[in-house]
Amino acid sequence: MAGTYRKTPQYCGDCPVRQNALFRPISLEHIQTVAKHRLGQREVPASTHLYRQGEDAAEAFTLFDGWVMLYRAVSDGRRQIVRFALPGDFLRFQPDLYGPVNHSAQTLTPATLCVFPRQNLLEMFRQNPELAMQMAWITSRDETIAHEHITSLGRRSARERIALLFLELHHRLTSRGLADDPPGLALPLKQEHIADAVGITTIHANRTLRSLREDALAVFSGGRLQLLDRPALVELTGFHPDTFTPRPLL
Amino acid sequence: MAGTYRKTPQYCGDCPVRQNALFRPISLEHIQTVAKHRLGQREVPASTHLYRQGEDAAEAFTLFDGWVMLYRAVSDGRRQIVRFALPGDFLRFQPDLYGPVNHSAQTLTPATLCVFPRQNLLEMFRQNPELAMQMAWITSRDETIAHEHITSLGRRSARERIALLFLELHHRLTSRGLADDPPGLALPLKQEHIADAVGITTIHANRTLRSLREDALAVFSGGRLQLLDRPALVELTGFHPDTFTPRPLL
DNA sequence: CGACCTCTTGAGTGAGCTCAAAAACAGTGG
DNA sequence: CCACTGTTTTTGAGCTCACTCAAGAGGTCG
Repeated sequence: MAGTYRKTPQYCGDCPVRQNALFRPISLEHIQTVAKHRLGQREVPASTHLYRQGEDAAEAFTLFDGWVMLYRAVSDGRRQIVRFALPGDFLRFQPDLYGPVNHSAQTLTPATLCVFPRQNLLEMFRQNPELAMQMAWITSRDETIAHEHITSLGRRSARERIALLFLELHHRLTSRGLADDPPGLALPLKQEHIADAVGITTIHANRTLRSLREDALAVFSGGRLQLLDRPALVELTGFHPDTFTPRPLL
Repeated sequence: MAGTYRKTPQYCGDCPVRQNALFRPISLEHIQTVAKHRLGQREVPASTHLYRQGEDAAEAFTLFDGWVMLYRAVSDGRRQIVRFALPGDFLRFQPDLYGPVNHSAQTLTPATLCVFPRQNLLEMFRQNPELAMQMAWITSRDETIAHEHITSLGRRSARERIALLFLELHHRLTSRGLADDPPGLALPLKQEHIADAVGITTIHANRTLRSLREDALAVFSGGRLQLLDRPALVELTGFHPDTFTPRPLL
């Protein structure tokens, strides 16, 4: 298990809310609104289900630290990972806040979360409309990423999909200053996760990873990713970071 | 070309904004705010590009009438349809309102749109925070639909994907009261569109449609869809309408 | 009537799947 | 420190779903 998945969050001071992606460009007044409504912080170990598909979950979360995967189960027992949530991401915001969740969320590493009871969430938005705009912005960014995934799954080969996933995660991590120094990048994933994210078999993911390795494009091993030939990967996938670049709405 | 794609929108009175999905559950005050900021209504013929991938589009739209497809082009000339927009949907809301669009939008039928200059959009949200919440709600619903597509593309067979697309469109249309009476349902699509939406070849879409027809599950022909055996289709896909049901956030 | 779509069908190929099993790698308890 | 167990990775062999190439049928429009 190479890689430290659990760096001490450098942005976690007295009020860890402050530096979160949702609330970054926001004034002190907003922070106070938020602080009032959050239920508190919660630490959970790896492999914990935060909620499951179909449940009437009572809470929404901001992820401070750690990785979470959001996935949907298909009837025959297979699953599709729809999103990897990274520190700063928001979980369980959905059209019908009072209805059943349409996906499951499980931690991939130990994680630190900020918990919001759903009622507070609405109250919070009412009191502080700027937050609602921020939420619209975040959700819109997530939708954009989802569209990128749709394109990938619908129109790219296994090799291209994995390459794109690597570039995307690399970009999302580095643009948030979450990448660590040593050669490569810590991704707390099994080959199985990669397979479930890009819609192929674990076995085929293995073969595809080998081919990427043999072509000296990228090496993923022991939870560490090294992009050996970034230009070639970009060329292969047509990756354009703008898609994932968070810019302020305002 | 069977099917009337262009029913007179029964919700279009003096202020067609009123009944739109975005603004449905909203008070008169809000409607006035909106009316002040919209640029006006626009009618465009079928096959019109509203905007293209990469452009710095200056406008966002509410779709009053007609169908629009949102798609992304991949390097080798293939394309992936990421969303079919139906009357009531919102177009071109994205994280970076001032940046380039990450997809293209083309009408499938003649369409009526309400145009918002992007600056007005932000101004509008500031003046009327409830609208920002509505936007968050809409975007979140679109994201949910996107997740369903991801699951479909990643983990389902061609047959299941097409069946699911049919059930989804059927549900989205009927739940908005947009389905017309005669046997079946008017879908202004070519087989090519179905193929580009579910991530297969046009030729394979044709074969799959034939197989659905031969098994008396669904018939799609001449722009008309008939769900012959809905229970079997639901069984096949595990379709659960909740996913697409719009319920108010408030 | 010819030009152009869209739909349809056939034949052969290939990317990705299934089944099966071995090898590498923890973690556990003695 | 080592045997034991369960998980993850790796490799092989054969199959299938979906793709490519090619061509014909049907419909629409100037």
